[in-house]
Amino acid sequence: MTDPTIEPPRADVYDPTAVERKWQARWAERGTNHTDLAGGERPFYALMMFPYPSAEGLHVGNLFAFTGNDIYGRFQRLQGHTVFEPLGYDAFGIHSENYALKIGEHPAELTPKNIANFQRQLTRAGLMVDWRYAVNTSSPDYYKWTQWVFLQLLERGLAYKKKAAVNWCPFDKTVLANEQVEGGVCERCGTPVEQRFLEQWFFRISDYAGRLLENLDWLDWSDTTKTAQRNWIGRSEGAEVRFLVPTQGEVEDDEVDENAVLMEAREIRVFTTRVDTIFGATYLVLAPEHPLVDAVTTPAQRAEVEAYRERTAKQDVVSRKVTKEKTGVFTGAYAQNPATNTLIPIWIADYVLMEYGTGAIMAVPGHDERDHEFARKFELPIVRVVASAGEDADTPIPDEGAHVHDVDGRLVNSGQFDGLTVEEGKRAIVAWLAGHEAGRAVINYRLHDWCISRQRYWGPPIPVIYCDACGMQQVPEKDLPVVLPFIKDFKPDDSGVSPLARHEEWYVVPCPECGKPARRETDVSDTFLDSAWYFLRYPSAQRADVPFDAALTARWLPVDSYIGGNEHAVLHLLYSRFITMVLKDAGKVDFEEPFTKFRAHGLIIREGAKMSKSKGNVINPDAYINDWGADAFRTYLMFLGPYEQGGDFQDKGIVGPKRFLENLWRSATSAHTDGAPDGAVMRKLHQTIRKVGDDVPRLSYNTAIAAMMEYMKALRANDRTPHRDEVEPLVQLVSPFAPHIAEELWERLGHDESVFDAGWPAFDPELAAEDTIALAVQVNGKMRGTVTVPRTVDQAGALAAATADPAIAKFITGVPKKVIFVPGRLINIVV
RNA sequence: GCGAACGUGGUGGAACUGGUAGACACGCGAGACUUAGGAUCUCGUGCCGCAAGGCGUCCGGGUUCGAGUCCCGGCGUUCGCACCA
Repeated sequence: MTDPTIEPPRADVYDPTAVERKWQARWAERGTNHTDLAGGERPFYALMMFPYPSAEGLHVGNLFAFTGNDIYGRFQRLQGHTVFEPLGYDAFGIHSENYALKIGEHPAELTPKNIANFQRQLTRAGLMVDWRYAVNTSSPDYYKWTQWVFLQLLERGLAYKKKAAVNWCPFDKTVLANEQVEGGVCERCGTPVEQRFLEQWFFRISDYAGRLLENLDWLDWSDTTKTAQRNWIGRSEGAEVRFLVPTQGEVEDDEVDENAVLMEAREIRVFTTRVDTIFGATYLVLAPEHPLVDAVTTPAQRAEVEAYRERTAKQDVVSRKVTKEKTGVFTGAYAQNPATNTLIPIWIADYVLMEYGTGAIMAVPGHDERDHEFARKFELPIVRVVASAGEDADTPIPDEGAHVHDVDGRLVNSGQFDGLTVEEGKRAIVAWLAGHEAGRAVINYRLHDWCISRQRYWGPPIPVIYCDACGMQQVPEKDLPVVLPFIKDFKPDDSGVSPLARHEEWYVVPCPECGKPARRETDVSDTFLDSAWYFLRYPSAQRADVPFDAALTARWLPVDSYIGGNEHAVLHLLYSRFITMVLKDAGKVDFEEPFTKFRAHGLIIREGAKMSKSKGNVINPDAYINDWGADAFRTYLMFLGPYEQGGDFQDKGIVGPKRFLENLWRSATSAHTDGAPDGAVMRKLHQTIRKVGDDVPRLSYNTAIAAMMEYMKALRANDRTPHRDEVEPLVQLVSPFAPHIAEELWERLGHDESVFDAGWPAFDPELAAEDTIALAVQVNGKMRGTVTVPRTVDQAGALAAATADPAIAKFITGVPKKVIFVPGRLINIVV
């Protein structure tokens, strides 16, 4: 021990504080948790989602997540892998900035303090983290490369700028990604979100939708997470259909000539998944923001259309919700239905969204609830084109609820396609439309491009310069990082631009091309970009010259195991996959999926209720570690429920695991070496080794702990003093869960090396096998008792044993009709 | 509305591909030891019943020698998404 202030632990009582201090110091001194990244055998990258270092300190949820990963990582190490278990801080972003604003501190000053506090708490938790490779996304060493990632996308045409209707939070005074809007309100502050039109940077993630979806088929991820991603990507098969629009003047308002020859017509493209219903398309609807609205609107309708557009443009997202009655206005224009050749009116309505499909739909009020509601309100024609059993072409469409679920029906009123099923109709009509270039089969995705710019301060400046003479220039790589300046007035305002735009001394720079004064981009990038590549940085965190070293990356990536919360099931995980794919395409890495295996852990609630500051029921890990020790706390967190489901933190529950560790201490410190270990106990030991070894890789930590507790009972039954050979392997089994006490006891048992370098105890199937078993006996499927028989008993032997037992025999009336025998499990006698 | 997960003692939860329901733990009860303890240890603890036994995994059907597990129909809880054409 190098630190004389640390009292050595006493032998007679288990003193977690002393034990944990001693081993945390010794691990640091010996480099026990250091990973040999260049040379270690069988590399295993055990990644956990890094935390945002809040001022409140570590949350139990963080510890639950990290402990689960730590156990997995330590177990892999015990299996002979060189395990890399890094951790860092997601320190940029709105969370940090908002909190700094709230308490009137500067994020650049607050963040290091928060990180120091996290570091202290995480060290106490006994994680096997190699802190030499910690990253901090708000450090220029890191965000230099975040900016580099941005440039990779820009160079490949995957980053672009456009003026877009964006979600604007009037409270946070910033643009939000669609994903940060929950039910029309800002996910941070709950303020209803408004629409604004701003120039924004986007990443073309939608170009990757197909690949992002397809790879899910082979990734070893939690099913819930995969499903969430699939839904988010939202693939739908359908058709794009062209509707021709006579140019103005060809068709006057009140004299629709259904036989008008359409020359030089404009066209409106619509997306539909139900092209089979095209004969029932009685009008078109454009999103109010649709670029063709101006072009098609007739002079007579212009004022009304303009008014409607203005109204919806100002509207926040909330009032464009389902519950609202349909609204819309007629443009005065008509389009030709390519199936019927009739002219149908073109409307605009806010129930059609510009972001999806083509921003325009063909409305089929006979077979779509929304179109039906709209058509009834505005008295547009409703035509039946699908008839289900008991209906025919003339059956009227009921007033309430159009037939959306008519997929079992057959086409009617559809010309030569009458009689086809819906599926046949889709295929035939697409082919027919394609034949005269009026349509084609397409696949559409819900996934929108990723808006990555933020009009905020606490993030990496987007590395772009605007020059009046040369246009937009990217910051040359040699000039990275574009350092975020320290400014006092970092508060966002209502201007729609970043606080950095108030600092001319920062944003005016020479143009990298011509050298004349030019202007920096003043927006910063989304926090999700910081976290979309951090796993690539960890192994190379000590390299200042490259974002990630080729050899280290080849050796350590993709990540072998990633554990994190399901709240990041879509955003973070999807963005990370996307960035990795882009880097693959750019030739920077040789894999396109960053996380081979992902498991989502559950959430911890407390005494049946969600933890929240307002309820005052938030668990303070420091207090628990002080009172019970990190080992007991870790073990309890893993014991209170299935790891992938989470569980209920009951305040008194920790005493169980604590007693278990105390008993472990007593058993190990009192173990003797006289004679041979007990046969029955050794049998139980080997069963326990097998069970724990099976459970840990499945993250079934709660049952692994239960098995060890059971073994502890056997070990201490009737106040016996255990033999050393009975206890020593248990110390190894416990070590991933309670690493400090395991090290201490391992040392006391006479070992010099760390228990984590001692390997995993061997499991011997011979030793684990029982000679006799309790065979279940059923009569007519009802449990009537058990009989003790040899493990290898056959049906005849089992039947004999069962009938010999009077308590069972009395239920066997007459000759058995049938006997079902499951070797080693049960016998069922049917009479 | 759509999608996903789930429903087991007083509580958290066990139960591998249908095969001894309630492991393990908390709590509770009784006892031991203590000046005392909300400490520690031992035993008990699904429900009804003195017992034999019966009943039990949200409810109702079904398949099976056998169902917590599989199928059908309800009810309920939680979490996502939400006018996505």
